[in-house]
Amino acid sequence: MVSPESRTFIEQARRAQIIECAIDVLAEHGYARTTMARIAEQARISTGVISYHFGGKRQLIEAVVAEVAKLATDMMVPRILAQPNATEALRAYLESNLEFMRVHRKPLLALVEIVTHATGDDGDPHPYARQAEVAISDLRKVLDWGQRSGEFRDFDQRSMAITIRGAIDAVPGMLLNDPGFDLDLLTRELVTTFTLATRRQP
Amino acid sequence: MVSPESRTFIEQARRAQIIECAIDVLAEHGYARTTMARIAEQARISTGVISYHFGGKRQLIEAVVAEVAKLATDMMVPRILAQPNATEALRAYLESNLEFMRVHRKPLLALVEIVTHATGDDGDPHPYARQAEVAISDLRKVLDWGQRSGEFRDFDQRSMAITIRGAIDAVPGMLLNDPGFDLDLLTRELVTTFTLATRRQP
DNA sequence: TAAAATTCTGATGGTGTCGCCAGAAAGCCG
DNA sequence: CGGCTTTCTGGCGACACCATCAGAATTTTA
Repeated sequence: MVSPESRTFIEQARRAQIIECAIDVLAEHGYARTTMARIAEQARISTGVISYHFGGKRQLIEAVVAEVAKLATDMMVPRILAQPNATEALRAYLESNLEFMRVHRKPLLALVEIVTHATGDDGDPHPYARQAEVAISDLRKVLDWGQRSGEFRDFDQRSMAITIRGAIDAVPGMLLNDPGFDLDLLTRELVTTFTLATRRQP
Repeated sequence: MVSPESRTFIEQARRAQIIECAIDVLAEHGYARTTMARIAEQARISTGVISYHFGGKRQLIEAVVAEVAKLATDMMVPRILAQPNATEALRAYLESNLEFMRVHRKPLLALVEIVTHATGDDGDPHPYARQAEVAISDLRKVLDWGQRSGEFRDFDQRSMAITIRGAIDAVPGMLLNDPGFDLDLLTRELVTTFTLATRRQP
């Protein structure tokens, strides 16, 4: 019952529609005001349909995360792997990540809303802490590449990965509060900044 | 009725106690599970007392933000201004900011919880978006200092400020999910990274 | 076409939250 | 000591939310 093939046409269409509407509501109103009722209203269905197809709010949110994560991965990974060296790969990492934000603005904002606001049961770790760790460890692979090839200096990989991801993750907030934010300018500056910060020092 | 002098001794003590308990609950359980009842329980008083002294939850949260912001400002500003040049000032900015996180861990986490999770009425901007803008504009002053003195290269100030703040703001999340996180290592790496990234290129 | 399976509706019950308030307790002062 | 003010208690009403469900509508199957 998990693979798309095993689902009815209606099932697939409804799921896609509901996910899209959830993204709209999340991006427009924020996590706190994203309720089953509002999503249902957006999709012009009744709330029961969401429970029927997803089981509950938590599972719907998980589906949204999976959807957007796939969108981002598909856009970034091929471009990064196509580069001839680590310096260009880091550039591609930054450029493709910010281009994703430009092209898929609403899904991005929805994802950020979820990742920053979702809560699990009290006591257990943040439900999407793992997501962040994966992102850091992926970026670390690029950094390791550059250190092994001698392109990069001898910084601590984890610290640098945290720094770069922090800089990237600051962008959605800017995008949200400053509609006229110049993404291209920031992209160029980010590439310059981290090229200088990582390269082997002369 | 706003200045501390115009308040009763009991009033001052209660306010301080409630703010401290609110910080504890925020840091321990997160914003979503920070309720009037839980704060009252922590302080071993009844919920009405909080409303009595602060007026409501929103005002209490504002008081917490003011308290922690003052704590941070007092620790950072003098150290930054004491530096002889912009390069050292940037170093002091980074070092004092991360030391604040080490020394005042709970207040920091409480502040982050509030700033990232508080919501205003639907439609109007994020209640603490202004806070972020101020932080960026303050950091920008240091960057401007360095460019005017010729110590720094000709980057875009706003972009660099966003990058640096993003890197710093990534730390609390790490602190939260990885109890053994090495703050000193990250501090050294951050200083090196942004020293290299900002300096006038040879 | 009739039965069966799927999909949908709209209301209801249960939970958790905040603000409010009547009245009690404690502190202050003449 | 006795009135007056400050401080506090604990419960109640109002509100928002999610899951659930009986039954209706629709689609599929035989």
